[in-house]
Amino acid sequence: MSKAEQTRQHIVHEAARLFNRCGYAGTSMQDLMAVTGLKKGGIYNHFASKDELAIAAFAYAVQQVSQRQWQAVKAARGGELRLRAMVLAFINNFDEISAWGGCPLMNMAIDSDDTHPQLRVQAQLAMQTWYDLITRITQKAIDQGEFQANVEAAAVATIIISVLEGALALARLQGNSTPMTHAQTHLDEYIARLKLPPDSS
Amino acid sequence: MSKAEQTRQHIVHEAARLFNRCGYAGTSMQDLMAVTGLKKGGIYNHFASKDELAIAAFAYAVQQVSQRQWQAVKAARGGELRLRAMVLAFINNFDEISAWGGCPLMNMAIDSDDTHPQLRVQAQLAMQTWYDLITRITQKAIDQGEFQANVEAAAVATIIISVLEGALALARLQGNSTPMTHAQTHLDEYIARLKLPPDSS
Amino acid sequence: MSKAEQTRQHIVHEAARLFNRCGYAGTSMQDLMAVTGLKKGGIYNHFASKDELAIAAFAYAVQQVSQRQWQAVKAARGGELRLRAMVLAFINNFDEISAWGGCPLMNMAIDSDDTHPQLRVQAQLAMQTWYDLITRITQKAIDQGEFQANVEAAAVATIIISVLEGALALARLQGNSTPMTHAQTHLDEYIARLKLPPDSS
Amino acid sequence: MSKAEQTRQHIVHEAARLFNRCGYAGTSMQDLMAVTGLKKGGIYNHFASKDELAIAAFAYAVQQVSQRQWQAVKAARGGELRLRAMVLAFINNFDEISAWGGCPLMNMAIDSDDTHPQLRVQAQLAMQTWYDLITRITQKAIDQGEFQANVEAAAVATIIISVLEGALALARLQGNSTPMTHAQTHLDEYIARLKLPPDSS
DNA sequence: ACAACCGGGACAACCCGTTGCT
DNA sequence: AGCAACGGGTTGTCCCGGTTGT
Repeated sequence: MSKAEQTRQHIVHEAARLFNRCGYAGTSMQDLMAVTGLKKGGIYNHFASKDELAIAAFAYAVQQVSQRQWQAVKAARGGELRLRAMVLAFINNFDEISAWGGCPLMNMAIDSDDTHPQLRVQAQLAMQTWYDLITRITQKAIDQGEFQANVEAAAVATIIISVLEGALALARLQGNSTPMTHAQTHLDEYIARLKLPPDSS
Repeated sequence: MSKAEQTRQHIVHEAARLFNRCGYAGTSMQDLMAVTGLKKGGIYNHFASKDELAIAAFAYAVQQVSQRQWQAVKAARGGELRLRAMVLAFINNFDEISAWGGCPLMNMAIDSDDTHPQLRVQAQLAMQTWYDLITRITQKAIDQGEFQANVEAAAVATIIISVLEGALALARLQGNSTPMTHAQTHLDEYIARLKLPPDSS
Repeated sequence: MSKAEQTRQHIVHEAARLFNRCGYAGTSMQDLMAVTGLKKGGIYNHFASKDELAIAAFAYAVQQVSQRQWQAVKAARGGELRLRAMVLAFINNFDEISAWGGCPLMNMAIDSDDTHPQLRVQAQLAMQTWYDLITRITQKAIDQGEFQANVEAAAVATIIISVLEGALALARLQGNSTPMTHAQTHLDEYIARLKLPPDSS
Repeated sequence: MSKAEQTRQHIVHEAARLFNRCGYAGTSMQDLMAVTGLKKGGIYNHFASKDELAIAAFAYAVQQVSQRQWQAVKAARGGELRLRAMVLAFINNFDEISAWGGCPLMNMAIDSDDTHPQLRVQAQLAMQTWYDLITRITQKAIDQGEFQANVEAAAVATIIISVLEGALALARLQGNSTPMTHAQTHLDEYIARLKLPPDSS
């Protein structure tokens, strides 16, 4: 990796953390200079504008936080195990995500107003990717008879993502991780119940 | 209400929408002048600083969006009905909350970095209030034997809030309201299940 | 005149001198701050951008330098006397125009590249106004039989303006005013000759 | 010519056009990189600074545009023919000079403020050279009895240069070449009249 | 040895939230 | 009470040298 690549990567890494923490408008080039240790010229040599840097940084952040979940999913087999592995990966990632300043997808979804449509579109695409992953896993499990036939894959995706992201936000706001525990318990039961006949109660 | 009060209320109302949409750093005094139709002096006449206005605006926003839920809760009796009324109020509020630019609590929880601790504390308190409301309702239902004894009130609060807020964020990011429907279905089942013995399956 | 008007006028006056001397690109807002004695905010309160200020300043400069010529023309009667009065006014203005840093029209005509079309158009219009003035005077003198019938009004305008502006540039570049004297002598003879039959030689 | 010489010449050629068009302050190294197709290092390899390049470019530009006039003068004999040849060469050069962005002498005379005295001195010298050329031709014609004895050589130089440069500026500002035609007609008559007794009228 | 290039730091235009004079 | 002025803040560009890979 050339030195230029290294520098660029370094900038992206630090910028991603800062943007995720403070938002686009809340992060100034001066702040970025401070965390990267570079002067303005040094940064603008690699990125034509703050926007361009933000876009690269967000892509990097998404990739960083989603990496572990994909790996966990890949390592597991079967619908229930895969979904539970994904949930577990998210929960276990709490400390690291928290250190990052929260989930980049959620932060961007909330932070991005209509001023920077490209960032919003990026967030939508990334979220859709996650959504589709859950949907595919669920649908496959339904098709293979592991989950009940009347399970709605899209609803499963919504619930899992909502609970995880909502609990993460709660935990970070309150400053303790108990919401994550509640989320895990709830989702484990929820996923387990996908395998049962609906009228079992 | 005096004319000064009216003006102040007008500023707070418009500022709340703008802050909620664009975040603190993303909202400038110029923008606030534009939406309020007042000159700079007119605003600074009522608020000593941007911070002070932001604090008042956030308090107003929280009160606005939580009002309906409290009313719905008050109008209902019993744990299940109260919780379901609260969920329903949130879901039915989707269009209005969406027009506001999302839930102020969530937005502030995500947006507020450590630069403005007062706003963060406000968000924590407001969230705690909501949390406590659910906890109290749930605990009362447990004590009265409506909910099972082993239900954990804190977990119920976490799940309901997480699902609602998570689904709201999802719905707003994707631009359609289906996640809200999934959330409602899920929470209705969840709340119903609080009344049953855990091992009923 | 309100204080705001006074300040604005003061800025325009000083800016006009500076822009005329150093050109648009060669004049920085810092320089403008220095000559006006105002800070950045003070200037930007009256002009939205450097461009806007440049436009106002150029209009002011044109008006300033053309004022005397119009007055001289108005005070005279007849084609020859009017044209000679105009020439004389320009020549007598040498010291002042020189102190201004040259004729704003000529400076703008040379300085303005395609980057700022509005300024160029302004210069074109101002030059056309001058051109038309000479043309009208000449044509009237032709119609009234003072000038020969075969005099071409447009050519007269071209020659007078060219000689005056060319000589001014020469005088300023060389640092002495003899070109102005030569120009006056030449134009006086030229104008006198407009009254004679062409084949008098 | 070595490759280094070729590169240097290429830079000077393109830089001359750009400087002439946009002025010193209005031309950035980035622009120069764009028109030369070289990187910054490539340019700084041949010129120590922007100033040095500007000086070389201006000298080149002057030489380019004055070349044809010298050739025209050399090819002619006698005061009248030489001066008319010079005028004609300038007029015929209109399209090319216009493509260059105007006469470098005039542009520099107007553009150069006191910030870059060296460029100003260059322009003064180049103009003096032209001036002296006309003066010498005229004086020789006077001494040889071709022109009248009371013709003032310096005045002739002033008038010819003024009319040509003034008309060129007018033509470029207005965007049509009629001023050039008027200038030619006028100067032809003017030069012809240098041969006649002054009171011939 | 040499040319590309990355980084520096000052400066560009412009806007910020705020104060104080009128 | 409203508006002009402030001055430090914003992003982005300037011209230029020190470093580095070839």
